[in-house]
Amino acid sequence: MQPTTGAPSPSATRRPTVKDVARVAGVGVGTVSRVLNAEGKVSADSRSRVTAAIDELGYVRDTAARELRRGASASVGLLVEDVADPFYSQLHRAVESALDRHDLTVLAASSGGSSSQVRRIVDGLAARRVEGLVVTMPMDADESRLASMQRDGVHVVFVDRPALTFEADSVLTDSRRGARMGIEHLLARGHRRIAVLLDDARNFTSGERLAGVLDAIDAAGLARDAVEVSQAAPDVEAVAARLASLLAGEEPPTAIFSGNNRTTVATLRATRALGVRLDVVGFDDLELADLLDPPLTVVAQDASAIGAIASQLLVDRLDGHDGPARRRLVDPVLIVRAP
Amino acid sequence: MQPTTGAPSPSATRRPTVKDVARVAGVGVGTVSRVLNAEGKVSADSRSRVTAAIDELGYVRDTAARELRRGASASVGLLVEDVADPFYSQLHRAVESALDRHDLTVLAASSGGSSSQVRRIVDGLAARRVEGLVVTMPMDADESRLASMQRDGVHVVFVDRPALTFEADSVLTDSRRGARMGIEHLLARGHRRIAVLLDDARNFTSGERLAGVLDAIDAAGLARDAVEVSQAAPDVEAVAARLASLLAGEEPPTAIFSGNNRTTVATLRATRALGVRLDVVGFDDLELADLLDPPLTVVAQDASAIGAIASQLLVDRLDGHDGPARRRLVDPVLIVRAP
DNA sequence: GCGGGAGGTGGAATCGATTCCACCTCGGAC
DNA sequence: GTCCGAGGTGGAATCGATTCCACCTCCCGC
Repeated sequence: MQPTTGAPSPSATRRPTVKDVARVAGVGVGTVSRVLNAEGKVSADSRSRVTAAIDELGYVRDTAARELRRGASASVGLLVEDVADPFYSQLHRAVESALDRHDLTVLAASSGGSSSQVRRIVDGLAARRVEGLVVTMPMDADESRLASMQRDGVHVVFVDRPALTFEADSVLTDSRRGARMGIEHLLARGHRRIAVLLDDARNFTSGERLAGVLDAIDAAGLARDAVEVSQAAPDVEAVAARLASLLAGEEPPTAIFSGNNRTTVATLRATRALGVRLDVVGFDDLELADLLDPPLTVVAQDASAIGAIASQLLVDRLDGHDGPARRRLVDPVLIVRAP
Repeated sequence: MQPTTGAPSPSATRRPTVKDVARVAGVGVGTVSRVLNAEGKVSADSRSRVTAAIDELGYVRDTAARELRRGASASVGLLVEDVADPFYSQLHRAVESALDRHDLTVLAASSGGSSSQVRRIVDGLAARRVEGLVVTMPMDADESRLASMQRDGVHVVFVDRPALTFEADSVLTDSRRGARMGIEHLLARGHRRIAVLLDDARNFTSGERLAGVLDAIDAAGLARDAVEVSQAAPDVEAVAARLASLLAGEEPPTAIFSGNNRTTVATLRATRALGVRLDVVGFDDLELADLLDPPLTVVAQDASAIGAIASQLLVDRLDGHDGPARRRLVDPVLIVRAP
């Protein structure tokens, strides 16, 4: 009954396309496209009529159609373990603001450390034809998909750990150096029995940090048993148990070097619960660390710098840079908060 | 010279399309599509040949083409002030994991509180044809674009503050109640001179929290001058100056209620610097609050719950729910950490 | 006067997945 | 034997922006 030409309800109006814009502006679609993309020659007259038509119709160009035709998407994927983790969320922000300047959209996703999630996310990003990828991967995740995307022209930058099975740019905190700085600080304060609590040994950074700890000990000409190293997942109860047993030992440590954020927090809670006051140096800064009693000295990583540098490497590649894989080390900073 | 039929280099091989899959599987493209989308009738035989062909070719379906044809994108936008802010990053994570279960991709972006960025981001999300939007906006940002997207069938959920100029679902912490709880806690501890440091008065939550503060005072039958309220941007120096002047006054406050995260941190630093010990209650929890001296009592917001509920409201709408705008209040929790 | 380059322009073909319609083949009901 | 519906299937048309080619008009140089 309702004739198809009847006045459509406002919400039913099809959204305008380039064709509509062309019609209203009295030009061809080619000209509209040239205006939209600010390329090719367009007379000032045509240009102004097109922009007027765009405003009049409230035209927004459809990203899907553009991407389909272009075969690429003006976006880059950011794969992290958890977007809510302060380290990664700062990284995210830095990447976002660096790439925003190049009109690239960031598609961020959390893997939760699960390899199957990693696969799903990477496939999804490939399906979206991202132009680049900034990734942190669990150690056991399969990198082959990333390698094949790289061969297909997608620029890949690893952060927090390097690629293991193929050549790719990477940006890492110099963990080894940071750990060394932390231990040297404790040694300088006179400690000779230091408990070192590191992350799971399968973790790349954990190995680096262990090496840095040993560097410090060796450089000081001390015996390796000046440090008591544990490598385990940063679990609150496990850390507490470990600390309790260390402190109950014959030669209890007088200081603790904690290899990551969560272990540091667990350590602080545990020492508080045990009623002991020990010098603690943690890897990764914590908000309020300066207000603790005793204040917490840390080796701080600069997540924003890592994100900015990773973005820069990516943008270089997108701009045509075609050298071998680069590795950038970002210096950690020792923030001494002595009591 | 090089014949066009010559063996292409591996990286030059065009990526396979449904057509290729169809050819290899010996079926039509319609059948391939039916398999990919698990809809319509397909014989077991065809199905297995299609999946085999997909594996063999390493086919991944192109999202842009799919979205173009479908006219929608199986994704929702998340617009926050800053993805690196702990509150928003937790919200982000919660939204991400809730929507992941419905095969929706989250496109997150930070506005940095700038209205022009808000406009850019919203336009970008509209161009991507998101099916829904979870947004926090600066108070002065223009909502009309969101309203028109809503008319076009995009489901919009506000978080942290309600929509002001149109009807939309929203999920908010019950700030008023939270502030009241915080003040009542301080009153119960005997305080009768409380400094209240709130965010900028233009901020929606700031007004709510002020109301909650007054609720508590009124309910206790006290005179309003039991509280000394300031509303200002959470700037470290400003807070320090304000506190110094309050403490130098005739009847200095014996406790402080701080209306947000950053003000709380500024307050703690300032009291530490001034060498005074005051009871402090803060709105928003902080990671190490329990390890401070004195420990910090807080009114905690549940960012994850807010994200989960917002996602739920969105999913309902996507599933066809079509009622009036809903407002969900999430209860804050008073976490008492008495010395 | 003519050739040719620069400045502009229109529009058909294209990207790849989905959708819809036409159509095929059985098997069973009558 | 015929009809019908259910189970399946192929493939052309479609979504909307970009791209490329053909073509048009000046204007300059010789």
